[in-house]
Amino acid sequence: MRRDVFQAIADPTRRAIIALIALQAMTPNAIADNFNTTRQAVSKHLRILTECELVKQEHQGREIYYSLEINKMKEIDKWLEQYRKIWETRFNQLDQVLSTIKKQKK
Amino acid sequence: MRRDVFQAIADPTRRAIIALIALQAMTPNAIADNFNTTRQAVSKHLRILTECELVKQEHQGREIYYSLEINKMKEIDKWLEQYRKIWETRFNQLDQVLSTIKKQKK
DNA sequence: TATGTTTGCAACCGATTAGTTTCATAAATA
DNA sequence: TATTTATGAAACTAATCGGTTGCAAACATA
Repeated sequence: MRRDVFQAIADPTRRAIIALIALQAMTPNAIADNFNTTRQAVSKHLRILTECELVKQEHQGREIYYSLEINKMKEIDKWLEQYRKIWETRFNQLDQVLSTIKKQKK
Repeated sequence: MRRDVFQAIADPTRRAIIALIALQAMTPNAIADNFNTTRQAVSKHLRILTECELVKQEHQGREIYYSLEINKMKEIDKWLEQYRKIWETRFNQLDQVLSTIKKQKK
């Protein structure tokens, strides 16, 4: 059972759940109201998100509030970092080309 | 057949392929040498990466060089942007709390 | 205490996935 | 021209995925 952040965000419903609870904690029922699937399907998604620690629970009586573990999102950002360096370098290279053209025009 | 960037990067082998060809274009055979799977399995991954435009081909005789389409990676960065705002805000809030504590100590 | 509500979990199902083996095509080379 | 090399694609398989229905547990309320 592979359970990493990348596998978790691969599913569009899970990305939608993440977007939903990003700003405020929500109960499974409230979350499920936003989708055309059953509550149980959403519950399964929440389990996957919880297992890879993208989401945390907060019990309140019989209700459970789910909220985004924003720090885990940084893991994706960290992975992207190496590629960000590449596209920034390429952009700078393009920048140099452009400024060279400008100089030649002078 | 869902074929988006998020589904593409969900597989660890595909992420490894992306890392491999990020800096220099490579042929399928050269890429496959780095994995314990068959060349055909790698070929399938390359097809998926190509279909979602994360990777581009450059034919050279009978060889095909695959390289990373770095601009497509920005799509992930764009998606992360909304959450980056959140963790930066939370960091600033923490920062305010810390400076408030400092002030109180004075 | 009896009933209703919120939730998670198990069992099942069809579709998809990642891998394999086998084959076809196209280019380089003897 | 015959052979080797580089590659993609098809057919098949076991495992996984996302969904469903049904049930049990825990808490709230009448």
